[in-house]
Amino acid sequence: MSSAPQYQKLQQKLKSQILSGMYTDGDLLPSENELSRTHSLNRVTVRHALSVLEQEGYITKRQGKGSVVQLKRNSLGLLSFKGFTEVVGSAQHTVKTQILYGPQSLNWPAPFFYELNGSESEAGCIYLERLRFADEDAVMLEHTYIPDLDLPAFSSRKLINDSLFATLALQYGVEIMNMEQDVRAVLADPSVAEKLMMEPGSPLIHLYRKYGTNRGNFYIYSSIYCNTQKYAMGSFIS
Amino acid sequence: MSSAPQYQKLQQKLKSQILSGMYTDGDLLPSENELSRTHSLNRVTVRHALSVLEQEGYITKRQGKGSVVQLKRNSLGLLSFKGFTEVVGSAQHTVKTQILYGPQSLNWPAPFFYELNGSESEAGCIYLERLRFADEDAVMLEHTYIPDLDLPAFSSRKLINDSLFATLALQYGVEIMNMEQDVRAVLADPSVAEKLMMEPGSPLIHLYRKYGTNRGNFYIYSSIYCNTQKYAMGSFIS
DNA sequence: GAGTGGTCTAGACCACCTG
DNA sequence: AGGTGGTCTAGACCACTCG
Repeated sequence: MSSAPQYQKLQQKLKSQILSGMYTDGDLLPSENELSRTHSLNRVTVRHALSVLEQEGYITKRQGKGSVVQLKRNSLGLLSFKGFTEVVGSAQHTVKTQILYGPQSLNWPAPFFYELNGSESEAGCIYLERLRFADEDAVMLEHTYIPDLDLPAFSSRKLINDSLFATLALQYGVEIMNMEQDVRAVLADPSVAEKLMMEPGSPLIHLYRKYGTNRGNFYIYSSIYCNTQKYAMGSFIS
Repeated sequence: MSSAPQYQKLQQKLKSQILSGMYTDGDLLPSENELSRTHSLNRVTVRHALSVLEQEGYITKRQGKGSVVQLKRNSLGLLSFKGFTEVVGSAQHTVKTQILYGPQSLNWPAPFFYELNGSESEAGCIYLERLRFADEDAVMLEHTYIPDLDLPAFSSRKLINDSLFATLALQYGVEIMNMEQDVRAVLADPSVAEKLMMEPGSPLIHLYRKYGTNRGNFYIYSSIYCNTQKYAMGSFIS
């Protein structure tokens, strides 16, 4: 693993520190010159690491000021690929996650909404059903499917900061690298409507998501229903 | 204007060449070394320009190969901030745009869905209503609002490649830099349903969009309805 | 083997912010 | 004035792709 480039090591180290709470929203990271000194790296390399973090939305840079940690987004930025807790958790919205089922190992549902490769099919699947609240309103019902590959004792873990992504990163070294999703508008069927505490037949956003990770063939899958009657799903792309 | 950094000038030059059709999907851009020679820039600076293009989704890089122009996305990638024609236009989908109204100058609707600043309010607004087809199916109804600021004769122009963004870039030097959107699920009201040729009460995705540009206080606004019954809206984020 | 992008260094000047 | 990020150069070695 020492083959990973220096900028990536630094980026993931800083990301871990942010996710673990060592730096929180609004904090300044050490300056580029200081990171350069303490890690014996050229400033260009440090800048490369920071630019990746900036792209991922963990920091913003301000000239003359520094690199500012940024864990929140405007409104409910659920189209970006950061986890729910990191995106929505902020002073503006109080966030709660209720686990309705799991995490538990079981067989993959068939048919599955994305095509699985051989090793994924052979390994079981860890299933997780969570209901997300913003300001006491149920806004999101998420079904998550994780291949049971090299994740010892995952089912019995407690999620760090209630965040699946933070847990995977800190406990198993799994970093989310990208995300692909299909978005549709659907009408709530009775069972989904009941969990989201809304009328059957109301409009919902439905997402199929496939997250790519730093492990080559390891993906995480989600099917997500979002109630947008009170909160829109916001996103900012640059 | 010579104050713009070198990497930005190069990036916008390449972007213009891509948008104007000088390079099309799958073409290779000149190599980094060649761009470095022909523009008398260091390779690091060239790489900076290319990395911005890559972030914007106009190219992908392949080691040992080169920088490949990429104008299409998987399925209907309408959550990224490239224009409809650039994203959806590909071998897989035939694309058509029908202008239902405008472009025409008029007053801003009140209330407007985003807050306008002073100069935007004073200038009129150029309004445009377009219906988008993928494979002969109406999939998108877009209402676009552009502040009438320093855009001479815009109403009488023909759109280049049927693309609003390409026209703004090539004719007026306006580059789209970022995008912010709110996403909701709604039920089709009769007038929207009729234009999208669907049943009233069907579920639709509704987007409010605000595009930022390279002109500091110049934004473009859109309200968009998407029929996702046949085509999902896909997106890939990394 | 020649060319491509990927990583990295050492040093420089600038624009911006804050005490 | 001193520190911060923003831009840029000249050179180097590596990993990958292709003929």
